[in-house]
Amino acid sequence: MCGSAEKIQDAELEVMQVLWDSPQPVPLAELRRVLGQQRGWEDSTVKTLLRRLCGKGAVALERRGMYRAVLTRAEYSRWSARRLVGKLFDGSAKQLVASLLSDGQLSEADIAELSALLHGEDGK
Amino acid sequence: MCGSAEKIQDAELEVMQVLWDSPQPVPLAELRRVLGQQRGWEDSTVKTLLRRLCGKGAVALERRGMYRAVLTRAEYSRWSARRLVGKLFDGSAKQLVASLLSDGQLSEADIAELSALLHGEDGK
DNA sequence: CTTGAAAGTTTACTGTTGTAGTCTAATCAA
DNA sequence: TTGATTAGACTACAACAGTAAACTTTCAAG
Repeated sequence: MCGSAEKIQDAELEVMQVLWDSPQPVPLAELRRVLGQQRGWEDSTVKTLLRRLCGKGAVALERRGMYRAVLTRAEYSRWSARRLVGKLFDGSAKQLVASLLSDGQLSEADIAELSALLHGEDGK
Repeated sequence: MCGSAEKIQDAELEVMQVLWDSPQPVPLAELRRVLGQQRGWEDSTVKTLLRRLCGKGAVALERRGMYRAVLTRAEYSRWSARRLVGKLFDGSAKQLVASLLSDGQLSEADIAELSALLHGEDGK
């Protein structure tokens, strides 16, 4: 069903990040506190974003005042990576990796670890 | 100066793709033809998008009726990859690659080629 | 020159996103 | 039971994005 994965907007993503940073459902008060501090958002802004995210099925109201991420960071990240590859790397993830590499985004240590992953060590 | 890289919207990106697909400046008539066919856009839509892209400095009017991409696909792709990494992979390109891998986005052949790249063969 | 087509410019309209006020319903303490 | 606090729902509004019509300028052909 998640095929329809509605796009998460920038502001909404900020809310998801907070939810993702906690293994437990997060109380509204906490969201308000963190986002108010980090982004200077008013109470109603946070509530509006939560409402929109619930509408998109990315967040669920666990119980009164407790919100939980339905869409996981891993899912969304994977989906975003695929979309980027499709849009800008001609559908080739390899090209994306090559770009990261030539852009100096991978340190020597990263390369070493990735080499291991690419070979034996099952990446999952 | 391109530091201010204004964000390219989805519709605008379609236009860029056509420009990127040609090494030469592209005549408006051609853009209209391709985008009219691919997206069903009216003449004025294409013109509006071109104007907005010119405003963002991503496209230039080479001469009457001839448009040229100023922002290159490589530049924009690189920038987008960095942004994705920053937003969803904790700033670690390595994590993005690991995600692609565990998501099965890299074929055996891709992995072989990347291994070569990661080692000796300069990725540029 | 005049005119007509193509290019360029202005204006427009709807839906979405960022941000937030307000009103109502639920809850908790006294 | 009532009053205060908090959560949820509804409304708002400007900026931007997607889409396009209408108007104006330019240029080449006749």
